[in-house]
Amino acid sequence: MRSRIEDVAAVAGVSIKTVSRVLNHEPNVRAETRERVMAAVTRLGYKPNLSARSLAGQRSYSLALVYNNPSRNYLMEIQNGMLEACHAHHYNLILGPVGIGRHTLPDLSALFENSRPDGVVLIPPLTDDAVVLDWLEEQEIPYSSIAPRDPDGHIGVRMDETTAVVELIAHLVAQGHRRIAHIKGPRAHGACQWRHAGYRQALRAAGIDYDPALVVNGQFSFESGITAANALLDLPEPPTAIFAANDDMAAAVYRVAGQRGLRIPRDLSVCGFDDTPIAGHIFPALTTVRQPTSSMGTIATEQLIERIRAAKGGRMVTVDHAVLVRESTQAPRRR
Amino acid sequence: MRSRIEDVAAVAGVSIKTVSRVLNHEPNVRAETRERVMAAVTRLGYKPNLSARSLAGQRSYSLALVYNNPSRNYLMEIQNGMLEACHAHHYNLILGPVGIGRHTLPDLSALFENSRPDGVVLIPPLTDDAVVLDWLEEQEIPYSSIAPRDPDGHIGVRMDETTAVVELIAHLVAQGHRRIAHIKGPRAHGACQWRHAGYRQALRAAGIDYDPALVVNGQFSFESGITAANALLDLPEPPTAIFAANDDMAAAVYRVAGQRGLRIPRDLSVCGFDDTPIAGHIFPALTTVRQPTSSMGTIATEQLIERIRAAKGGRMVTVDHAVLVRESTQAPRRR
DNA sequence: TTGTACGCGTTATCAC
DNA sequence: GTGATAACGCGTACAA
Repeated sequence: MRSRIEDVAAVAGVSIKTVSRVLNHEPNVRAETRERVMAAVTRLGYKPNLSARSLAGQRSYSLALVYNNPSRNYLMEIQNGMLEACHAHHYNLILGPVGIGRHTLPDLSALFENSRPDGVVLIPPLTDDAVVLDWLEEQEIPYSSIAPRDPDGHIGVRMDETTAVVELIAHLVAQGHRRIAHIKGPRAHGACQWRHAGYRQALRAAGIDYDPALVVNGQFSFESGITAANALLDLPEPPTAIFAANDDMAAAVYRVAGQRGLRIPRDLSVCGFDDTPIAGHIFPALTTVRQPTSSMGTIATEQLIERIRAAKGGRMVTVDHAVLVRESTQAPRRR
Repeated sequence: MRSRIEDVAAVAGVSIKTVSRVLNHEPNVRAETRERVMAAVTRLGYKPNLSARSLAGQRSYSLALVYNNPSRNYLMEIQNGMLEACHAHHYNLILGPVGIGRHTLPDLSALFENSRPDGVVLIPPLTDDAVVLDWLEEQEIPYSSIAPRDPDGHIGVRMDETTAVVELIAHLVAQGHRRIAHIKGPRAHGACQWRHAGYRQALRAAGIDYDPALVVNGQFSFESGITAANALLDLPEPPTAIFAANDDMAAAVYRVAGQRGLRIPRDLSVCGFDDTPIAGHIFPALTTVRQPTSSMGTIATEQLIERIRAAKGGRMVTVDHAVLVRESTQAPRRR
């Protein structure tokens, strides 16, 4: 049978409460006592029982990743990042897939009734779901937001997506493009407005008029990208470059271009956002914005843990972006 | 404060043991009593406390997905499938990423010392890791295998990959291909040998001699596919069709073909295996074998749960495959 | 068929 | 700075 706290106490010659103190880094323990306890812990290979801890301590030592409908790649990256932080801080990771619309809240509360995580990490579009946020506040559940539309008053992690896009579009402009189209993301994501804002801002800076016909809606999905790309390329005067709000939609542009016999980048320049694996795998390799998604998962988790430790702990961290110029963009052909 | 089992007992006018019986579907409870208890449960919105349950019952009501280095898409699908089954059977899902080689066992045992899952689902190449299997047997931990090299004596889920590949290659042969190359998977995977076996078997059936020069090694990664594709296309007499052992490597073939100015399928037919999202997203859409990965995760989990319930429960389930003929394969050009 | 009493391995309250 | 002892909420021999 595995050793219990009581065994450790016996070996160390102290009471179980003292062992508990040492294990939980509580004050009021003599250094010498602490060492004796730690020695006993090591000698017995003692591991605290999580269930007992949770039961007595009113917390589960687990964090939930709550999501409803993100892209698989994005989710996987965030998850890996969280896993790393959870591992480092001895937390468990709980997956919290929730339904959309009116299913969100019931699913979320069911998650809490069962697993009782000590806090949650929110990813878009849930990050900005007022219903969810209100519920969490009301229940006084600590949460950390990834890419929230409004960073003020929240902890978590974000990136300056607008600036990133400004740089990306500036690259296209520098190559000589002037008819640059944009496939937007879904309205519910802050990413949608930031990336669109960056697009407009860059055009303005370049002295290019904003043409609403060159901006179409997408849903971040490959399929929505197909529709959007077709709409753009059916234009009387089609764009020479297309900036898709994420890589999946950019991949869809590749497909539509291929079907129409257009060569990228010779006949059409394409760029995306996120730098998911597909960006480097499709041919020609996609020019895009690198987002350190995995790190963002790690950071969001660390901030959450600090918030759990202290009511005012944690902050909103801004991570760096990078424009990755690859093979899918070049100067437009002369007419 | 949330209701406890004692509150339910009070409302139903029975003892807590009876409530426990009802909740755990134990026998020896009158139907009428059972109903009274259930009514009380519903009325109070009672949810058992998982920690207390685990502590008293010596089990965690959680299952672990153990993996070391699978493709992201594959992992995500399996995970989603498991999540579904876990949800349905009120289990929690624990992620168990473990290191490779000598790190595997320590990581695995650490997972158990912390989270104590009631069972684990293994995916390749861990499914066939003798060290892992021995350890699990020794610890008497129930496990379920996905695509094990040797299905006998194990429970879990598999697919007849050899037959699937035979059908896939037969399709190429029917189109007139005779120089068909194969990029193999990593040796540690059963998938590597099954797919290779199907390849050879189909050639034999078609009366085509096996040419070792047309078979190169890959690692299932995109990068390894690049190397392999280059080797194949550098051949004095290059193949007219390439069967990559998975979709990621097939995507790499697309990239290399693109770089060399070869058009798919006009100049080269390509097919893969798995039907990951990328298969439908790249241009032209990839001919591949559909594997119901998510369902396989669900099935493996269900079998595991049966094994947990009964020492001899669960079995090895074989799921159906399907060859998806899309745009990447056509008759080879005449010389 | 139903109920009592104890144990699971921690944390936390208080006294010392 | 340290230690008895009572929770924490549920499962389960054992008794009835």
